[in-house]
Amino acid sequence: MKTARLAAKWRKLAEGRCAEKGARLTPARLAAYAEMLACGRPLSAYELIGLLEQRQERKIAPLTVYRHLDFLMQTGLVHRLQSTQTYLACEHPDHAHESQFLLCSSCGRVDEVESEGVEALLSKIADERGFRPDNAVVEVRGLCGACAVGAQG
Amino acid sequence: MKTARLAAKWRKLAEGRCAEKGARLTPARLAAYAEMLACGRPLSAYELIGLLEQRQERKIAPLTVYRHLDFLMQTGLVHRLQSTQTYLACEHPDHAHESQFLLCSSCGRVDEVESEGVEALLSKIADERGFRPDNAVVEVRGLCGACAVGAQG
DNA sequence: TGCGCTATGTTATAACATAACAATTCAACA
DNA sequence: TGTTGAATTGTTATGTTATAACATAGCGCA
Repeated sequence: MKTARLAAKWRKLAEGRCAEKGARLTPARLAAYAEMLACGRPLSAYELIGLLEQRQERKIAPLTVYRHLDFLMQTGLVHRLQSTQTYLACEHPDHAHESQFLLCSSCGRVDEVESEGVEALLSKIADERGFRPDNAVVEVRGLCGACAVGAQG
Repeated sequence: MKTARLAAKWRKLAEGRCAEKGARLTPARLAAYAEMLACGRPLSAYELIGLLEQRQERKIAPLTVYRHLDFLMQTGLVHRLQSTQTYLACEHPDHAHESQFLLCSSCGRVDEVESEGVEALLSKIADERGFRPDNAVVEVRGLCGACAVGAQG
């Protein structure tokens, strides 16, 4: 199977994460992950299908890719952005974590942040209301540095 | 047009919000809003269609309801929950605001929170990265107080 | 009245996601 | 090495969420 070029470093990290969980990083899964990393920005599931079909020169069913995405999310290699219904290769696959995201409305790029402060604050707020938090979606939309400059501001 | 019963207080607030913007709170828009308020929990667009069709005893096209939802979101009367693709009547329609949400995975109920702390912290984090925030999605999933007790915990 | 704007109706389709079941792969182990 | 059993993948169909394109209707106002 043809896959996007994937630096050894990332491959190692991905294999490590899967090994931890006794999960199998099959060629098809690796191909999906490599494609997302190579892209460097969030992709919709169907965009990913398109890229993989081009790369592999064959049809791929949506369900196939959704299964790969589910797997990659469970192993922590990929995040789903809820506000845009897109998927993004994780920038810190070396450890489990919750992230917050800064999404640029102009160039589409996303910055992944790990802030313990945010997690702590949300926990505190939940706690005050008797709510037991499980996980949090935090997605900030706006303009990244480069685009904000372009928009003179 | 038949609409869900809507306390005068809420109607006043809704009319106020619309007047501020020179927006017209038509019967159809009001009906959608009243239905959502009456329901008291988040609804998918298609659930809302179903409820309105039952109430009004006629077919309603998806686009119609999506337009009403867009209007109600623009006027701040309704929020969209990104992580569940559902819509929720705002609990504080008396003023413009950003909210955070606590979503119970068990009973489906949602608590709407306005925390300046969260907004400030997210602003700070964005600022440190040269990012200019526009708005933020903050949705915490977990168990509400009642359900957490049921789950003995 | 006639004009322009906003809102609504109608039909079709695009985009996102999952169900049900068959076929294949592959590690584990006798 | 061959069998077995579980995980993975393929295939077809369908469900769910959201928008496009264009026609019609109501409303304020010169």
